[in-house]
Amino acid sequence: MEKSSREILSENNISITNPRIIVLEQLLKYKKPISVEDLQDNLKGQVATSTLYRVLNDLKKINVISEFITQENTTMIELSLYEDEHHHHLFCKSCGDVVDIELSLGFEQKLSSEIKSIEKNSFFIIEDHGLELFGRCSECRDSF
Amino acid sequence: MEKSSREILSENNISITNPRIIVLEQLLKYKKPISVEDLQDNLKGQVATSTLYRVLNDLKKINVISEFITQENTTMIELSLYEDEHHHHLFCKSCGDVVDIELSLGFEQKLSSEIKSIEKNSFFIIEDHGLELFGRCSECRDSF
DNA sequence: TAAATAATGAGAATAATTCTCATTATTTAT
DNA sequence: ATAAATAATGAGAATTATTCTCATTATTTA
Repeated sequence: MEKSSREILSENNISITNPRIIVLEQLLKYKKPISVEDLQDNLKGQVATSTLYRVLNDLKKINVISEFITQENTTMIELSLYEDEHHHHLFCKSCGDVVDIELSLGFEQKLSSEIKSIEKNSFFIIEDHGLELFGRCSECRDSF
Repeated sequence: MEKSSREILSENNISITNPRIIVLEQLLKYKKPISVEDLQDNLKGQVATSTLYRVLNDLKKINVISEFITQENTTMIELSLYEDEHHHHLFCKSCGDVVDIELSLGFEQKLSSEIKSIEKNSFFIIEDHGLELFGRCSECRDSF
């Protein structure tokens, strides 16, 4: 059963306001990474631009959403509520669509050991990782 | 033996100008991904800002450099002369340093087959990929 | 070497995001 | 439930990175 946007806010001890509810509901409904521009369009003037950015920053701080930037320099927002941290994305080079992907368990294990060996060679401590795939979605692949 | 910046430009049939040479030399010397800001600082007023951006776009068009954007929204430039396409980066979350990494051959093979299975499930055609690792570099890891 | 073409520099324009501050909503304490 | 204290909002100004414009200068072509 889905958590309500009010619950999400109160669990995180930040005050429950209209703009925050509206933005969260939209993201819960959309279920996919969305650009700030599209998000704003979908909200159709319900939330001022400055407030939208502030709300996004608030939600980022409490780890309810995460942000990433595409190769076309578009900032994308996505909920990160139940996701342990699968930061893997598939980008369509034609239409800009972005999809979350899961990697197989077996492959994630291979990745972990690869990361361990990179840690040794680079003297970095590695805390997080993400795989990015670029291609053409089913809609766009034929018009090429 | 290193290609000269003049050779690089003439091979690609674009005219050989001072700003282009200066920017290329700097990138050849730097050998690592560099932010536009740092690049500009290093050039110390030798190239006008508008020209720098134009030159970078020119070099991108002829595939001599490539661009990517960090999580902090910094545009990074890197030479892509001899690299077949190893788009793998290691980011330091503290100081923002970025390093290129190579993956082992064995792992790249595992990755290829993982990608094939993602292609089937997603109905995308996948043309390119990149692994991003986030952590703390040897300088920053201790001050934590 | 002259004519044609292309690139440059300075600063104006644009776009995304953050900041400011007076007003309004939410929370806290009674 | 209410008043006082605190926090968030909206409108628009400020900021930053990047692109655009256009007159001048350099490079290439013939």
